[in-house]
Amino acid sequence: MIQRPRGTRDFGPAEMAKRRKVELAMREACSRFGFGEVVTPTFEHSELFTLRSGQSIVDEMYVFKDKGDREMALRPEITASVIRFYVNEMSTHPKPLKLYYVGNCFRYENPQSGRYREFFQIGAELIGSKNPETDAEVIALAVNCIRSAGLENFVVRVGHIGVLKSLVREQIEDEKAAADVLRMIDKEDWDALGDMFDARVLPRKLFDRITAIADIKGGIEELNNLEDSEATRHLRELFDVLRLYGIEDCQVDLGIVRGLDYYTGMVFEIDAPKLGAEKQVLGGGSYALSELFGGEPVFSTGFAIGIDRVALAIDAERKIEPKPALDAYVIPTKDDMRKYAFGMVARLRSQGLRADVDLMRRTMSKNLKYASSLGARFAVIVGKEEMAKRSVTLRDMTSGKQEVVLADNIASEICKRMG
RNA sequence: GCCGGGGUGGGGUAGUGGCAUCCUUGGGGACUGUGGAUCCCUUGACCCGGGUUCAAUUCCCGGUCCCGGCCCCA
Repeated sequence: MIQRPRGTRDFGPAEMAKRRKVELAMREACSRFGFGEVVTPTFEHSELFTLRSGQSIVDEMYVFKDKGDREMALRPEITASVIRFYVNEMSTHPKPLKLYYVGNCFRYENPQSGRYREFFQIGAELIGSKNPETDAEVIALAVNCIRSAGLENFVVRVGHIGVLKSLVREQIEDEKAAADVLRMIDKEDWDALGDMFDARVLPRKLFDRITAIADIKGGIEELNNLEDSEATRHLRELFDVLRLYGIEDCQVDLGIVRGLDYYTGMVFEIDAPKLGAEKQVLGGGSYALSELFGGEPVFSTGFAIGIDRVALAIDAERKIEPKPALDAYVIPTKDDMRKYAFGMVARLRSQGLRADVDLMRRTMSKNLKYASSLGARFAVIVGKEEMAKRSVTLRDMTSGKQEVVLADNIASEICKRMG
């Protein structure tokens, strides 16, 4: 037997119904915010991703040579492709450009709960601005996506890497040392950072300031403990706009230093605490990528949501209600009624109802059982007596009540009872 | 990449150094149109590869996959 590759999944009809529901809710949120969908290739020149990200992403990429000996990679994320698309073909569009995408991504990682080698993201990029209101718009959309999907318990943390980045760059001249310091800050590895400061005889005072800033987590008022700077002003304005958008419960967290290489300003994350180890359902921020791909310098803000994790988190909160798969199941009472049954199911389908009919030549009682297992809302029983009256028996599968209705009215009678 | 815990029909299980249990599901049949029932029949499993042994599903080793944790991320 051929096994499914490690870290991949098959999704059955019931699970897909749930996933599509979650995905559709988030698509609609993007649409409400004026974002338009784009689709980019599943694989790209691997250079696109190596330019953007550090070695850590490269190590977990699916890379291969195509038949023309070009080095390709399955996309580990979609932001880079969207920005490439923008630089290639959309750079003269009026700003801001609002784009969203949905797609599968691939990373060769060790699978565990909420982590897969093929996973699904929905994300958005707002290209052409770095104003506080831009960042607020993107965060508002992110929160709207998560809420619309039906997730209730989540934590939004917003930071600004400008605070720590400029401080470190200012105080430490050696670029590589500065990068190392930032990396350790990102990992919150204070011991290693302290050791490094000792080894390089860097000022202890700077170390204390760094840890103090990275420790700032809480409401917007936390910023009052910092001296005024471009970054703090940006965050204050951003939070003001968020409040006007009705989003009040965001936390400030200056310890977020995600994706140091290209994130330039605001960064944010959303966690679903119920998820445990893999609780981060979203990551995003503002960045300047287009230059890397040969375009004019343009600021963008974006995010990516892990659809799998959102679905898992909603499931952990409560069951996602899949809608019944069928509106009506047509049962002939006897073999000579089958032709009548096919006509009936065709009529139902043409009226837009989800209808099915017995194809297994089952008996009446087994058909009722089967209809029940399908989750059919109604059984339509067609027999000799009904046919004589140009009618059918309509059985409500939840209540068990049934009545005889005219065949011509069957679809409308069903719709009437479905509410 | 590292560290735990696991793999018995499609799903859920019992058990064992020699015959693998039960439930459920699937398929068929009986019951003259409502018995979403009941009864009968039937398909179907010890993750893979080595080793120990007269004999391995069971014990040992390796792999693989699943579950969870670290790292990182979605």
